[in-house]
Amino acid sequence: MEIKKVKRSEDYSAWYNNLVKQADLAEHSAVKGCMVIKPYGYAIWEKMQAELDKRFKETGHQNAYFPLFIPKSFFSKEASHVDGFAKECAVVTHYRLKTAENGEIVVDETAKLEEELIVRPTSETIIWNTYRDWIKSHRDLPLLINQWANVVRWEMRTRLFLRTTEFLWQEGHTAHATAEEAIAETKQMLEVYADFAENILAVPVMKGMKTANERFAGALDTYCIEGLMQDGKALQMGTSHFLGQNFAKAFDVKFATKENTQEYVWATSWGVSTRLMGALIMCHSDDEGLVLPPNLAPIQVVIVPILGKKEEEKEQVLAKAKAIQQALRKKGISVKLDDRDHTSPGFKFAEHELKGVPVRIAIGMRDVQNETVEVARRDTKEKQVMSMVDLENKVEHLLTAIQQNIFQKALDYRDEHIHAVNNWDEFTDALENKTGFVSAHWDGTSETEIKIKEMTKATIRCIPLNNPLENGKCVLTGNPSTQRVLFAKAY
RNA sequence: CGGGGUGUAGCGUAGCCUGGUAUCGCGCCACAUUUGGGAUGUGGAGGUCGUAGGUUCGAAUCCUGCCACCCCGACCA
Repeated sequence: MEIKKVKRSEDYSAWYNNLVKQADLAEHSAVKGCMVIKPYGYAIWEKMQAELDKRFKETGHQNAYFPLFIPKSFFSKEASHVDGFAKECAVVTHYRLKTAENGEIVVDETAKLEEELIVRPTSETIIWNTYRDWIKSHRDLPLLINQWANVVRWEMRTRLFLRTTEFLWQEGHTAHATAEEAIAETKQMLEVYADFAENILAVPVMKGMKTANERFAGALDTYCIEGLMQDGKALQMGTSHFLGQNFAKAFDVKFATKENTQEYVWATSWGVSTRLMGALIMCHSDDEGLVLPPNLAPIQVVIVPILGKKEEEKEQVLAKAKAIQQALRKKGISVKLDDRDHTSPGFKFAEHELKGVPVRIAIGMRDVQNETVEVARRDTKEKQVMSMVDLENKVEHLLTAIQQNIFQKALDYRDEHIHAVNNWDEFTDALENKTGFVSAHWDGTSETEIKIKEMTKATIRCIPLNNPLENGKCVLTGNPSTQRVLFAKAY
């Protein structure tokens, strides 16, 4: 394949699309708005799943699976929920096809469903309808369930990983006896997401709460983690919702308390999606391609043997390369030995850089003689010749250092792009010329928020958690405010 | 759904204005020489020109409808 080069600085969208394609992560499918996640992209997603799943289990959750289809009547039981999703639902109306007289395959009109089925855009309704039967007593609580699934939201405009008609995600749905417990769960899962984002994806995130406008349809509070991409736009990377008793009431989910009274349960839901792949790409990658943090990379180290002409030398180099592979594997490091003989070393170097492999070890006859290898790191592109002695420990440390460096670089970038402003001129100037988050006072009204969005396209990404209180004036209206909130243009 | 653009081999493209059955590069296959940063040479395979109509002796090229994708809006994880 010809490698098409697109620079980040010239056209960020083109760079992104090109990278997704060149690095073999995903492609558009024949189905409008949908994507095919290719094996390499899926391997990264599987790693994300594994790390998230581990954290879900550690916090007491279990996995389960609920149907893809939701009867329309379930869906419409929670008023604000249906309002929020109505415009982007795929609806199944028939269950059979037939061959028409002209030989064409057509929908069999006699196979019309009595009640239409909605392809889930999220599963609250079908799950809460099920929970009604599962929850009878305080002894059934808390109910802590997660589901890995695909969902469909019929968006007008799509973009690989960031917004596709169908996407993969996990959605946690929990039920609790008290509001306090449910709120604690909501916050706990936000922390789980933040930990995952920062320690695995190496993407620093702002933890915060959404304003009423940006809240999930049907939630009382929506907490979120917000990342900052290299083009200065914010990306919502995960949400955790406190749903109050809205769904319990809509689906009549009550439990008998210790005092033998009947109470509605308290709910949460939380989710992250394949959008995280987009965050990963846009946060770290460069003009050479993807940059994967070692904790996430499906292949952490690639060994490229440099094979000479002589058979005997080839064997020596390969034997040494295999020995290194074995030693690294014993350390739990994921290593690929790229022994393809039909491509040149230079091609392999470039290809593995494109795919973001954190560490590359090159070994040739010269190294075999000197008992050395050439070790190159993807994040800084530094190369150094190292002695083979104790190589596995050196590589292990290097992987840790790379993880740390990638995170630190993103954190520095993020922190340099939070601009505190105090009036409208500074506010618009920061949005237009500086990019990133703008920290500003806001009078707390939806009206002002919407007005600002109309005027600048910037939205309130979140009200940061543990936000210091500070008296000030709203940048738009001048009305009093007690804290700053984070604005940004977002994906 | 509005505005703009694109659609030609697996990928990237030329040709379109001014109609005559498709150009080039990469990749692929074979052989040889190569291998410490995207190898070279020689030979070869690969195309319903997005799709359906129309105009024409003749359409990748002109006209119309449709579809898909990209960019900008509205919408959004």
